[in-house]
Amino acid sequence: MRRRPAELTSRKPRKQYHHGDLRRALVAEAARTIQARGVGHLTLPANGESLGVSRTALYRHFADKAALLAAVATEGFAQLRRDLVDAWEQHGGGREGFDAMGVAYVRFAVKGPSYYRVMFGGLVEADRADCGLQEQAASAFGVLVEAIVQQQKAGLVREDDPVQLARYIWAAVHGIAMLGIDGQLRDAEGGAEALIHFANERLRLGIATPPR
Amino acid sequence: MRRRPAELTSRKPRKQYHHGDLRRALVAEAARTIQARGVGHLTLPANGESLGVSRTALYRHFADKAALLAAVATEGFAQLRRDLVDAWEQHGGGREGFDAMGVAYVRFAVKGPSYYRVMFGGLVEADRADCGLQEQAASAFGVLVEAIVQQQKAGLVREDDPVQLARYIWAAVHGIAMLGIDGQLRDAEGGAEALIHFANERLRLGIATPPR
DNA sequence: ACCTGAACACCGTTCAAGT
DNA sequence: ACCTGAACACCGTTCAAGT
Repeated sequence: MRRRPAELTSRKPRKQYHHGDLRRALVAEAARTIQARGVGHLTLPANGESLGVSRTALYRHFADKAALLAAVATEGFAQLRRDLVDAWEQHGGGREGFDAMGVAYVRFAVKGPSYYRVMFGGLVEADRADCGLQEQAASAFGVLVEAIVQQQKAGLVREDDPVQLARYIWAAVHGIAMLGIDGQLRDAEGGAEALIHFANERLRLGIATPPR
Repeated sequence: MRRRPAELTSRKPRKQYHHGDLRRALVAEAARTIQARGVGHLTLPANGESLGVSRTALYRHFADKAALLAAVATEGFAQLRRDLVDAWEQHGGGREGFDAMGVAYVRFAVKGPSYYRVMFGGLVEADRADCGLQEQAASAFGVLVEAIVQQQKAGLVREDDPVQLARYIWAAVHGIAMLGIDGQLRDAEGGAEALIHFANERLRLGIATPPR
């Protein structure tokens, strides 16, 4: 078990109940802790108390701790989606936009490793119907599919099932992100960032329209 | 490596403490539990008691629970390495051998999702020096690099840094395995198995020697 | 409806003691 | 040297009770 030094969070204790949207506050606070100190440090007592609320208040809004994590993961997919769309649009789509999406994806993961792991680490069962986890994940994936379709229309990507192509690209980029987070790329110069650039070139060649 | 000299002594004390190699037995039992019921069900009391040993006996051999998991992960990498070598050799290397390695990799992960997650799930800090975790992981990765080098010699793969090429392939296959485990491929017909076959084709095109 | 506070079962870990 | 058994701090969860 970990030793905790002392009381390092000294927030103002509230006398009243938490008036507004406690559910949202709980998710935000949990996400903050996960980003800052890792999911291993997320504890229900601490999470509640830093909002001036008892540790059991959470059960009014979530079935259990896994449900809270699922909500955090859902928020993560929404944020990831935004990052991907931004990258795509700011680079004007096409080949450059697609490459930028890959880079943005890896950066999202590396920026908050533990947060990313909550989204993919098996802490949350994927078949959770509540809180729209699957919908948000599907929506983020949809950005990828759409980018593929547009590139197909522009003659940049071969005519093949765009969904399967998107899954393939997703897996590759996800793998780079995961290996980077795991420290498995510590011997690689430039780490995950360098590898995604290398990969973008190789991936492009694999999905480009064949020369005729 | 298998049999210990203690076996040779005629007087073996029964009814004593646990017989020979408790350390190995603890790792094997933990691996079994993880495979069967998931790492979330691995508990020190249960793990010890199913070997007829107290829950604290473990601390004579491991610093903490994370160290036990690291040992399980190390064992996992050794097994994965074996699977990869088998696939490569049984298909006679080359393009078919390489594709078979990818399939074997994904199958290894899908066969024991929780086991695979112990190897990559962030439960074990990657910079653990003990128990040869890094060495085994590097050894498994080395199989991939070697396969790339051989294909380069055979003119099948472009002349490029084989280690970076191997990282790229590793990431892609790892990503497919991870997405499969996460249930993110549940809408994909054929799941991870189908995706790795699809990916093998695309990956090959990306790393093949360019037409001149 | 929303939250508290005590209580429960359990877990990882420590440590003095046993053989 | 190797292991036990009691003990400790902590956590997730339940539930009767409060407002």
